[in-house]
Amino acid sequence: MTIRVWNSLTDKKEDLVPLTPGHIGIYVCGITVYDLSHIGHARMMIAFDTVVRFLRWSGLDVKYVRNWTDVDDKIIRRAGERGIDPLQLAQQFIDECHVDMASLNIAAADIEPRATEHIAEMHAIIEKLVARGHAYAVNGDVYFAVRSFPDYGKLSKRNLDDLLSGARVETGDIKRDPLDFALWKAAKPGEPASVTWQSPWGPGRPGWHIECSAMCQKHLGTTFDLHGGGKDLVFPHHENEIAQSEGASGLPLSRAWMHNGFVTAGDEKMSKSLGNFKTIRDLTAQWDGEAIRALLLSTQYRNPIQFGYDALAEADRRVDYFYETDGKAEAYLAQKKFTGEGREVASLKDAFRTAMEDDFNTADGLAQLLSTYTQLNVKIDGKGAPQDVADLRVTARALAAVLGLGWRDPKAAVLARRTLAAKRNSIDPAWVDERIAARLLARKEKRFADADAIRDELKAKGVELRDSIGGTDWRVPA
RNA sequence: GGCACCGUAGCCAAGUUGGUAAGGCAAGGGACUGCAAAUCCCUCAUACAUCGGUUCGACUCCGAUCGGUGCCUCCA
Repeated sequence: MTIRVWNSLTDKKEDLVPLTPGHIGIYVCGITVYDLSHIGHARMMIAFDTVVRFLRWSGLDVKYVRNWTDVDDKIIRRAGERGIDPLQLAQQFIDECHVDMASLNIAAADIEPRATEHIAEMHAIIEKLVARGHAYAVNGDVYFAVRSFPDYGKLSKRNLDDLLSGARVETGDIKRDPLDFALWKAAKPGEPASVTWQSPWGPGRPGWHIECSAMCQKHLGTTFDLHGGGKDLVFPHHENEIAQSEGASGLPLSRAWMHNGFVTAGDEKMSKSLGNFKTIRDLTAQWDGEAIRALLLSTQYRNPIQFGYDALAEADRRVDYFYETDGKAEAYLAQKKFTGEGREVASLKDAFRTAMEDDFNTADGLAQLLSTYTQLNVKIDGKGAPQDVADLRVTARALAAVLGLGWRDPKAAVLARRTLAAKRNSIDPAWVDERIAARLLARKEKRFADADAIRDELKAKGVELRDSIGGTDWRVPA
């Protein structure tokens, strides 16, 4: 089987054929760091983190580059409001984003380049564009001449005249064509020196799109396999990136383009400009990051996903199921004194692989994973052979890991998740323990009505009891 | 106005190189339990917004209509 990828450039699912056999170079447009990241960013990072995990699991050697855009108008403005240096502000939010990524089990990219570290590469591209007649300098600015690039619009499927009708034409514009965009912006009075660089056209700073052209080609070569980002980057960001890169090199930039759908709030896009976004930080204060990850993987990456707490709770219960089952398997194997190694079950791996090979269909992949855990439960409940349990457990953990789920020690995860859930529901664990002790006494004295009353009392607070031979445990289901 | 995308059971969601509807939640029944919870089993769409067309055959292709969203301006 081959991996099929929806290519936004051709609007078709295509076989993923690596440029260099066995190797994949992938560039993903990361975040412009001027604020805490929101759940839309989380989706983008999780989607491509999962893509990379799956490609590696499939035996490909992946070079994953995800950038930080650490210089732009918003960063400069926000830094000005706070009275700090723009680069300091950017660094602060890069650090914050790393914290968020850790809570969502998003691995670091192999290379996380920063725009400000690639000024020389940007200059080289711009000079080439000027030399080839694709760019022109005016008063210290340099613009890309959109009409000079016949392929302009090939990604977003627009023609220049359509664009022009919707374009904002500013009076006194020095551009030759309203659709031309800035490659280099001349420094303006009052802009901090830290974000001003010397250039062949005078002091200034990069335009919005040039940084990605510089970074992706420096780290992955003139042409590479995959380029990704959010759907909102199709136009103008990626369209302009193609124009710049291909205008300068004369060669295709990326073989395939991948774009993830939006996270919506209510029925509209969640975005910074609408102010209706949830930060990752807000959510992880109350919810387990793994539940957030499971929620965002429950829809195929290209489709929109509506953020809601019911769905989050459902995802959280699914994570419960994974760890409860994993813990049950661990306990079963310990009880049977099984010390062998589990072997991955080929049929289950194949089902999962088939699902994921179809454009990284994590919704389907999650269904296959769920089925693996169900089989594990069946095997344990049926007092199956320890080797079979071990095989299923190893398989489940391996497949879950491809999705970036189920990596924690089950006992520790269950406890940590219960603690968070208790906090979220304002439940005091000490009080729960006290009530459980009282119920235990009542049961011992066969006062079942009293015991049930306590159970109901706890239930009303959201605490569920689990009686077993080993004693009474408790959970706070989402 | 231009360019795209979406519309599958009460809810969420796969299926988009056409061949006769995954999975989850909820619901109902059962096993298990002192009662529960957890777990497992069973049931749950002659039907895929609507209307036409192409085809031996369409949720899947084409057209129209209705409804929703996104992009065209910073945005994952």
